[in-house]
Formats: sequence, structure tokens, C-alpha cells
Amino acid sequence: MSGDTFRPLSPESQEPPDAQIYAAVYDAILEQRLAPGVKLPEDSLGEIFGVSRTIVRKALIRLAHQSLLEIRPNRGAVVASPDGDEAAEVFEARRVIEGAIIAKVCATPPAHLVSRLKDLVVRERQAHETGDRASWIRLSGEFHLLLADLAGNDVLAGYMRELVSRTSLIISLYQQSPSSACSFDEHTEIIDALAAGDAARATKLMDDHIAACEAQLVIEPQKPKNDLAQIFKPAALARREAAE
Amino acid sequence: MSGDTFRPLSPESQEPPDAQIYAAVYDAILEQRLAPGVKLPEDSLGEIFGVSRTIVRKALIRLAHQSLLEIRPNRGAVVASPDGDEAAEVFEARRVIEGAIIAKVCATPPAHLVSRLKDLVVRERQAHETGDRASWIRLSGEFHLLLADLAGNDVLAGYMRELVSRTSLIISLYQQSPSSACSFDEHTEIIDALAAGDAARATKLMDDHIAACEAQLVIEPQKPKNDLAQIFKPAALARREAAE
DNA sequence: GTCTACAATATTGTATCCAATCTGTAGAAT
DNA sequence: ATTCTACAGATTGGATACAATATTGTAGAC
Repeated sequence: MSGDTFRPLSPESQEPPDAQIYAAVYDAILEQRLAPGVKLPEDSLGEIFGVSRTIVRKALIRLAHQSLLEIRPNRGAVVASPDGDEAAEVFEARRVIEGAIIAKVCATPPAHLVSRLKDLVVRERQAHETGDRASWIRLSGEFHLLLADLAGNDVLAGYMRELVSRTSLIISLYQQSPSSACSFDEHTEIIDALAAGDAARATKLMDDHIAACEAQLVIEPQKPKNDLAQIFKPAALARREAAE
Repeated sequence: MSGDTFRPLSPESQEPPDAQIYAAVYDAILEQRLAPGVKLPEDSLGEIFGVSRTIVRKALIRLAHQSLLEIRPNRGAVVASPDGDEAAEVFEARRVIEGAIIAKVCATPPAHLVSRLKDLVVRERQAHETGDRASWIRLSGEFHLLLADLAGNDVLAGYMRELVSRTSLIISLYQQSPSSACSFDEHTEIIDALAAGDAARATKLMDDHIAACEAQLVIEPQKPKNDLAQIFKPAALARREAAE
């Protein structure tokens, strides 16, 4: 992990300190500056942000509750490593919720909405062209989050915030080619369909867009999480037999 | 609040203590034994469950993250009081997610699933007939949660767990008639449609079911959460006039 | 008699302390 | 030489102590 993974904590902010740490870790995961499996020791984070472990814990608890971290008893917190099944569930949930979001946005008159969305895609393209990978990934996610905000349902938007960051983890685990995870060209197409008020086409494009992203992943058949006994059963048997 | 709002904490359980408190508060909200606005002082909960504030706080943080509690700075945690807008968003989110869940369950062969669902509805009816309000409300929610589990997507099921409990808060705030919030007859109809493999009808029934529940609510145009001045404006005016 | 200022109380916010657990290493036994 | 064991360091789990803040109660001033 490079030294500047986190921004410094600004004391003048009115946000409570744990919220700033929460946001910093969330952003780092979203931008793939924090890879799955990276350990997050309470002491280290506390030192970095200038607070005690108590504050760090508050942030970690909430992040773990969203499945962005895993808190292993007595072993500390690590960035989550969603397995293949979980990845499929996240993508399915995205299809469900983003489908509804697209429908809602289409129902509202897309007056100045379109310009905000287009502006975002412009910045996406810029970040991509200047090779600013972190910004590109973040902006790519923000497109979907802005769409969720425009739909005007905070509950669904909140779920999207969780799903987008979990998608970042999935991509960094299972995407082979370092190519476009989430193409801004497809974003542009979706905007055009929205602007035209073509709900059916917008929905279809979003579905295809998510499917295209998912199709780029290479997910191994099974990721056996805890069942070490199962994994090493043959080897253990051989060893015991050899002991006689 | 009656004295036995919470179950005692069982030490032999392998669950970490904060998870037990989390579950206890969650259940109490789901069963409407905890009403919106009730204060949850850390000391009191700690004494009840026999743990220190540290543990209680872990549970409260997670509950607040799910919008089941509100943690006011320096003022402590209270059970959330979702306003009308939030209520509408929760119901909309339920329509979105439960629609997808129904579709998924219909896609899987509903072999023994049906019996589990029917069994649940039987217990619903029993609780209703014996006047066991808490069990009835809980079972009514569990029908939807079981459906979510059967759909086989833990992400969506997790969102449903949150939405069902938030619905409990909404109902206890805005339901006028103490009648059936969530009719088990409608549950039975949904099961029948699922058993028949009629996805379109099942979806429609679920939509109607949620709409029927929402229609029973009487949501005032604006629910001024903290604005006591607004609430007592007439009385205050009368008093001031009398002073002259 | 009412309003205001101050004190007392209660509750939360945060840091720190100690115990429990885990990991790694070095030494002892075979 | 290899394996087992014991100890040491590091990290987390949880409780407690103290500071900060909000609320309530009381007394004095107008």
C-alpha cells in the first residue's frame, strides 16, 4: 500500500471524525486504491487520522456491516474479498435496482438532469485519457450514483452506494484485462435514451451495460472460504496413512 | 414500555454479545414492542444485557446505519421515526425488490418451498386468532423474509430484512385502524400463484398486497419531526392571547 | 410572580488500560 | 537435523475513567 492511500483528516470539517474515516476508506475502496484482503489495523488507521482506536472502530463496524470489510474475531479487519456467488448476487441486485432507477428517472422530465450526467461522462473520458485511473474508476461509479440520486429515492440510492463499491472490489478481484470496466460510451448511450424519453431502450441499455461489465469477469468455479478441512482432506489422509 | 421488552442475553450462545443485542433490538422493532421515538440509553441497555456501553454501542451503530435508529450527537439513540417521504421510499423500494424476488422464486421449482410458506401462514393465522399481536406482526414480516431467502440472493434478502423492519416503524406511526396491516389471506393467494407457477399473477398480487398495506396508512402532509413549536402553535397562541 | 443565571445531574464522546488471543521465533527434546 | 514446545511481541476485545455536552433543578434578581 502506497503511503498516501488516505487523505488527511480535516479538523475544520463539521463531520464527526468517524464519518470522515468511513468516507476515506469507502472512497479508497471505490477507487480501487484499497485492494481486497488488505489488512486495516486499528492502530495504524488511528495514527494516520490522528484519532484513537475507538473512533476507527466506529467506522470499521459500519463498513463491515455493508460487506465492504470483513472483521475476523481477534484477527482484525480486512478489505472484503467477495467470492463468485456473492459477485453474481451483487450484479443481480444492481440489475434489479438500477432497472427501477432508470424507470424513475425516465418518468421525471429530464430537463437539466441530462446536462449533469453528460458533464460527468466528459470528466470520465478526460480521466481515462489522461490515465488517471483512480478518478476514472470513481467517476464511472459516480455516474451510477448520480443516476440513483436523480431518481429521488434515498433508500434505493443508499443501496446503490453500497453496491457500487462492492462492484469495485469484485472488479479488482476478477477482471483479467485491465481494459474498460464500465465504458463511458455506454453511459453516453444511456443518457441519450433517457433524453429521448425512451424508457424501454434506456432499461435495455443499462441491463446490457451491467451484463457487459459482468461478462468481462473471470470467476473461478468455487472459492472455498473457510472449509480448509474439506480442501485438504486427501492430503491429510495420505499423511496419516504415511505415519503408520 | 413494559419491563420485559428484551430477552435476557444468553451467554452460552456462540454469537458475539453485540450481535445478540443487535438482534434483540431489531426483533423488538419488528414486533412493534419498541415504538418510534423511544430513547435507548447506552447505560440502560448495558445493564439489561449485562455488558458495558462498548458492546451496546457496537449494536447501536449498526442499527443506526440501517436507519432503524437515529443517533443524535450528544443526545443518544432513539428509535427512528420515518417521515412521510421516507415511508413512501421504503414502500417503493419494497415493490422494486420484492418484485424481483417473486420473479426469482417463480423461476425455481417450488417443490417444498410452498409447504414452508404455507406453514408460516398457518402460524400467522393462529397468532392473529389468539390475539398474540407481537407474534402476528413478526410472522407477517417473516413471510416476506422467507420469500427473500428462498430467492437465493443474500444481498437482496439483506435489504429486505432492513425494509421489513422499517415498515414496522412506518405502520406503528401511520396506521390508524388497528386492523390487519399485512393480511395473511393475501399471503395465501401469493403462495397459490407461486405454486401454480404463474409469475405474472404472483407479481401482481404482491404489488397489490404492498399497495394495500400502504393504502391503510394515513400520512399527514408534513410530519415536523422536532418542531414542537409547530405542534403547540394553537395552544401557545391561546395562551398569549389570554395574557392580554 | 416571572424571568434569568448558575449549579447539579445525567448522558454521551473519547481515550486509555488491561486481558485475551494470535503469530512468530527460538530453544529443547528426540 | 527435525519437530515439538514455550515464550515474546503484536493486535484485538472489552471495560473503565475522564472530559464534553445537554438537560434539569434551584435560587436570586427584576
